[in-house]
Amino acid sequence: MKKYWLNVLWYGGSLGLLLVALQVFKYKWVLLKNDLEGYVGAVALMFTVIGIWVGSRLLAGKTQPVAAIVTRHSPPDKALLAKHGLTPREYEVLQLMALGHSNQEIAGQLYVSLNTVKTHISSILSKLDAERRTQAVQKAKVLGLLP
Amino acid sequence: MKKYWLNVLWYGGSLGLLLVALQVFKYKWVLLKNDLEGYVGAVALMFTVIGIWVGSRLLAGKTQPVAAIVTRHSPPDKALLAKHGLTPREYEVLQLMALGHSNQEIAGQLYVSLNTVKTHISSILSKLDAERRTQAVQKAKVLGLLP
DNA sequence: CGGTAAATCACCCGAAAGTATGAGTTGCAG
DNA sequence: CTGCAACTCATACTTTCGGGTGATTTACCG
Repeated sequence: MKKYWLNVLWYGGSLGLLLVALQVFKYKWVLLKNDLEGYVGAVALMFTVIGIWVGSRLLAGKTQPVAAIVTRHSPPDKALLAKHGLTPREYEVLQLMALGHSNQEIAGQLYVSLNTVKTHISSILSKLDAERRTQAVQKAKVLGLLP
Repeated sequence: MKKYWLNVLWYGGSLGLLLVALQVFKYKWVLLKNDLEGYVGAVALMFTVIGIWVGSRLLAGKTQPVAAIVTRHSPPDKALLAKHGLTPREYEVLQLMALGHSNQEIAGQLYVSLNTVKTHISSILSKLDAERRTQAVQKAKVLGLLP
C-alpha cells in the first residue's frame, strides 16, 4: 500500500501549500478589511470544494461506480474474467466503452490519462479478438461479460 | 426531483449547524488564545473532511442513474422507428453497426459506397442524439430498437 | 531478494470514424 | 406536374481509434 501513503502525502502537501497561499491571501486582502467572518467562510467554502475533489479521487477506486451497477446483471466474478484474461481494470474500461463513452471520457472518469485508456483498450481488443470497440462490446455481450 | 432538493436542504442544514458550532468553537477556545492560524487551519481541515463526506454522498447518488437497464424484446416495427425518425435503410445500417462491423464492411454488405454508409450513420447519430457509434448502439438498445 | 503481472504514461503514425456541404436519382402523394 | 422524402454518392476536412514500442512504478509470489 505504498501508493496509498504516497497519495496521502501528496494531498497533505497540496493542502499545506494551499494553507500558505491562504496566509498570503489573508494578509493581502482580508485583514485589511477586518472581515473575519468572510475570511472564514471563504476558507470553509474553498476547502469543502477541495474536499469533494479529494474525496472523489480517493473513493474512485473503491466505489467502482459503473462496475457495481453492472454487477447486478452480470457478475464480474474473477473466474469469468480470467477465462478471457481480462484484468479488473480492463473490465472497467470495457464497461464504460459499452456505454458509448469516448476514450477521453473514460480517461476522465477513471482519473487516468488518455494514453492509459488506449493501452487498456488495446489489450481488451487483443484478448477478445476484436478489431473495433463496437465488435469488442458485441463479443463481450455474447460471452456474458456484459449485460 | 423532490429527492434532490431534499438532499440539498439536508446538506445545507447540516452545514449551517456546523457553522454555528464553529462560532461556539471560536469564541470558547480559539480567540481566547488569539490563535488565528490554528483556527483557520481547523476550519480548513474540518471542511475538507466535510467535503470528502459530501463528495462521497453526491457520488453515491450519481452512480445510480448509470444503471442502464437493457431492455430486450425489440420488434423493429415501423411505429417504433418512426418515433425516432429512423428510415428503414438507416435501421439496417444501425443493426450492422451494432454487430461491430466497420463502415467499409457495412458498405460491402449493403452494396453501397463507403460515403453512403457515412451519410446514413451521420443521420443516425443525429437522430439518436449520439456522438459515437458505440453510444448510438447503446441508446438504441435502451430504447428497444435493438435486442 | 528476484521475477512477474498489473497499471500507468508517452510518442509516433496510419487508418477509421465523423462533420459539413452539395448534388443527382427515384418514387410517391398531393 | 410538383414537391418532398429517401437513398445515393462525392469531396474535403477534423477528430478519434488503434497498433506498435518502450518505460516506470507497485504489488505479489516463491
